[in-house]
Amino acid sequence: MKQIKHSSDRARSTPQAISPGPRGRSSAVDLRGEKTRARLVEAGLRLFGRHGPDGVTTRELASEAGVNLAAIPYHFRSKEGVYVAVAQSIVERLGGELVRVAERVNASLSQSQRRPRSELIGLLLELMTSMLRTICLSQERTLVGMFVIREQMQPSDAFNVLYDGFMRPVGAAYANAIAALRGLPADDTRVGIEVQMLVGQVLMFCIGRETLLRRLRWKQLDENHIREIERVMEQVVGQQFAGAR
Amino acid sequence: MKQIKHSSDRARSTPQAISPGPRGRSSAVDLRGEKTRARLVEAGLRLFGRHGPDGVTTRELASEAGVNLAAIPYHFRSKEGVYVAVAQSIVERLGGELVRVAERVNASLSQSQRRPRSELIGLLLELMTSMLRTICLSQERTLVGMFVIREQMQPSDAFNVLYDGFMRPVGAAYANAIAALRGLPADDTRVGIEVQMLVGQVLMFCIGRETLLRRLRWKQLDENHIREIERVMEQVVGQQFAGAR
DNA sequence: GTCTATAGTCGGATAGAC
DNA sequence: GTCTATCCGACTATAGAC
Repeated sequence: MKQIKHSSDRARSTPQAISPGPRGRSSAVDLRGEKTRARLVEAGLRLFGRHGPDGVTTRELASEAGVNLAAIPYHFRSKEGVYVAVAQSIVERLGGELVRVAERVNASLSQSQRRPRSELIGLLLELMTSMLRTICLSQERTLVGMFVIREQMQPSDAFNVLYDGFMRPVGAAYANAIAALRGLPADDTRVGIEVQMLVGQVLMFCIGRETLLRRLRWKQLDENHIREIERVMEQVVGQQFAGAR
Repeated sequence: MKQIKHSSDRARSTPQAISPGPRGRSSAVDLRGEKTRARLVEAGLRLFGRHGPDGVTTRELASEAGVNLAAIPYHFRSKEGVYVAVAQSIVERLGGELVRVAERVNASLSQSQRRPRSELIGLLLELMTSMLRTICLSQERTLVGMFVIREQMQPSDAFNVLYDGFMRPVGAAYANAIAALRGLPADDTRVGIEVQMLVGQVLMFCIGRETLLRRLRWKQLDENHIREIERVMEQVVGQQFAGAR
């Protein structure tokens, strides 16, 4: 965002959609373009995730993607266009996992019958562990987490894409589960605060990975560590929602 | 980190200390330089906190500080020098608050007498609320939080400054309190994981501020909201460490 | 110590051949 | 759709007068 662009003032800042490319064409020719766009988005996740929008140059991006520099403005209008497209692709990927879990939880809860606390807690834990595994762990996934967290701290155009795409639906699932456990309406302030805290418990393993590794003298997060984290989460959340109220 | 410097290859990347300036001099002349350095560090926190090291140009930094562009390389050798100096200044400020609380907690716990759980929980809550107020709230403090979180995600030279300066001591205080509550050694893996989770619960109010405001339809975080958050934290932590084990 | 002016380099985006 | 060559603004750091 530093280098101020010198032409065609940012009047229409709406970035074009990721899929259809600049113009709708026949399929034979489109294949190359499709591949180029996909490569740019993939490379964009790797680079933007690690270094943020300002930390990546168009040349690096093109080189990492193995495409020509001019392909960036051609397919995405600008570097920021690629950035937003990465956000959309994140929503699509996570829609296949996180949002699916969230919807299942919501569906379970909407059947208006009383459920035992243990089952409600189970749903909550499902949300948390799927979140842990989806956006916090495995080197590649960490990039997604970093992308999302960066957008939380300094929202850009991409924030709305992420928020509507999965923060809102996933947050709603948390809220529904907690509301049921606390006997409060889902839009109660206290419920919202607890959502924030629970999500923070999970995300901290992505944000504070470096600190965690240093503190516990781990080389890296492997599957055994993850299982241990899940075990602790299970106990802690169990206690948190054990008693009354 | 984008614009590659063209002279005097980055051989000695040790940034010079913040305080003494380029050369030790008499006091009469030093005053102006001192002020310039202070202004640069202050402006650095505002800008680096919000936009990260790559999102700030030397021109913006100099302009925000109200000093001349050339003062940056003169006093801090480079833009990154200012960045590290900001980290040192953060440690000093937080040392006056957060680390002080951490030390008090550690002192309380080191007296090897058994303490009632309620008192241990009180110490833990003191850590959490001081952290909440110190690095998460009040517009200016948010900058500190963002600076720290960014360093967690993409550590630079400044990370070690922050880690040794307060992450390690504060984390140790958390660990000691939790260890006492769980009846485990402070370096137990489970304790480390719980530290991570508790810290995440607090930090999420800094990281996810935008999401929280949207979710609860708050305009901004005011003192009443903070007190409500503290109340919920108190209850949740109370439940989490209520029972046996 | 502070300033102006400038050097030297890299940045995003484009033009136009293929 | 992709490529090379190129424009030109903006960057960091420096030189040297004050």
